[in-house]
Amino acid sequence: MLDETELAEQLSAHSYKLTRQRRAVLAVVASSEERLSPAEVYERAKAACPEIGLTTVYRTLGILVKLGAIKRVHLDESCHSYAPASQGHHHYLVCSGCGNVIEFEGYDLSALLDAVAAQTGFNIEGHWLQLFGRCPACQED
Amino acid sequence: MLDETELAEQLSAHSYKLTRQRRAVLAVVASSEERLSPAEVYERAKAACPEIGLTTVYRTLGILVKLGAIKRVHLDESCHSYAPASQGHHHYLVCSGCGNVIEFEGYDLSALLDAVAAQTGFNIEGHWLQLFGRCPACQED
DNA sequence: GTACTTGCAAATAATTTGCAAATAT
DNA sequence: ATATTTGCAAATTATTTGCAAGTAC
Repeated sequence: MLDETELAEQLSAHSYKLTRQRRAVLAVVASSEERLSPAEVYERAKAACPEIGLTTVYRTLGILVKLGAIKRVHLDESCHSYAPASQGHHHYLVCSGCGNVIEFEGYDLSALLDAVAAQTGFNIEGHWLQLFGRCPACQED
Repeated sequence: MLDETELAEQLSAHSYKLTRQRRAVLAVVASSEERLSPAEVYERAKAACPEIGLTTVYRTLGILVKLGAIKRVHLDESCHSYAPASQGHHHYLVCSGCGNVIEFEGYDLSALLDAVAAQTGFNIEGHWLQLFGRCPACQED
């Protein structure tokens, strides 16, 4: 997770400026357990920055994704949900009960990727792996 | 791939009717190598069924997904793309050059799923695995 | 001071809904 | 015969853009 100092560096390296709005958007996404839509980010960001506009939220989410500070998560219903990005490559596990997103890592898919590359002739550039299930708290229904 | 007889059975089992429009939409998606957006399906379906409306395409795509005749594919840009569904569970490999979608199967993720379940306490219900890369024809750029 | 950013309002794009006419069974 | 389906136009929702005023550096 990017902290504020790192954010400032990242931003200035791309000649972006550190504004109250950008800080607020990052803080909201970075501190949330759930995946958030742009509208939800907007609502929550208003607490720290009441004058922020929805347009700015859209623009900022795009920048933060480009910088790798946050990640876009595709869910069945909403395809524009954002979650904090940790260092390195992670996969997501989404709870179908409460919607919380958990990251997991450490599983090596390279054998699979190599096999598919050999079988299809594709040059594999990336992958998405996303799991769905019920978190412990939501299994009691 | 669902053929027309199977489609008719599936439809009537859910008390849907077999119309020219539904046949056209299925034929378009089922016969396409690429993933198609609703608008693209609409354009192509007009060849077989000139009077079809975009609204009907949307409604029909939803029904066909529910019946399992086609599948929705999430791509970075468009989250409402449709591809033919084969029997069983498949994964997708999408070419970042030409957009073609290839299905692959036969890779066993159960070890990974079990490990994640043990580690997180989640009850895993499903997964998406989607790969991106360049197909042989698109590697020459 | 200057270039980047912002919020707003308006523009655009994507999807859904209501409804009377048409159609499959 | 009748319940489902259709196409259209209108409504809704999501996202983007233009621009003058504001702000970080």
